[in-house]
Amino acid sequence: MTIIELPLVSSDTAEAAAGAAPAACCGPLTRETITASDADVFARKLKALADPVRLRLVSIVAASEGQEACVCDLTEPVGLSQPTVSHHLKILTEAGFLSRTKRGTWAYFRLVPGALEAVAAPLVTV
Amino acid sequence: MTIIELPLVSSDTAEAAAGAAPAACCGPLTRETITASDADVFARKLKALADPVRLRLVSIVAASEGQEACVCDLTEPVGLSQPTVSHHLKILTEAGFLSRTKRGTWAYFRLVPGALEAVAAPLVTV
DNA sequence: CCCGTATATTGACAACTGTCGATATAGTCG
DNA sequence: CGACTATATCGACAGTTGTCAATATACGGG
Repeated sequence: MTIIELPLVSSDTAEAAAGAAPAACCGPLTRETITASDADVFARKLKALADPVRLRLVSIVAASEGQEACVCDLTEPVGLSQPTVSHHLKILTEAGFLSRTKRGTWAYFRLVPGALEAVAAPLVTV
Repeated sequence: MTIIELPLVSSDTAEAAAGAAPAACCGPLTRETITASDADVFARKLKALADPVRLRLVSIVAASEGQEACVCDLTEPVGLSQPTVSHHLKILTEAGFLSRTKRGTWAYFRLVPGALEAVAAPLVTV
């Protein structure tokens, strides 16, 4: 069963890099029992989001001019050091919630369209 | 603004105990920037859910006969010790996702209606 | 009233996480 | 090239988390 899980992770990373719309990791939690490997994948995504600083970063990025923000725009609002903000942004990016584009010296982060909805999907009963 | 937060937490705990339908902790993440205190409340709920074992427990409980299960039903499926399962169930209950009813020696857990939907709500753009 | 069973709590321990300061990397402009 | 700026990485450290074995609590049946 563990064989299925790894493809899931890699394809997910690939689509995040390509900027394609992410799909839900699994069916609704309450319809059928989730498999151990799907639970692992889903928990990893939720964990990336389950931090007050990262929630604020996502929210600030989404509400920014042109839906994008650079690190320098984000350190001050959350009141943390630049390395710490970079660290959180990396976690969000690797989990597929943000995408990173470098223009000049600046790294611009934007919300990956549909990423939040995809993680919300298994929680609602259709 | 921090004044609003504490009432939110306490009312949430109260409604979980009473079994009333939980409300979303905050507006959609991407519509307006979340406040630091709302982010804290929301992160706490997500953190309770962001564990593979707890996701499986929620899923198994929801799919059980009569939508309820006791600890003894749950240790075997997840393959963990009884204290560990009890510990996870406590976290899920305190976060308002499960409710606990004791009948005789057994403790029955059921999904709190609307709790998962409430945590999903801020993630989807309306 | 004592025994067995179901659950909760405690204490311990390894693993993980969030944070920072220091440093490395990379791009821009003189 | 050399200085400056923005970002990433590293190393360290405190705090949190998931797990178990041992123990406590609580309930039902003889």
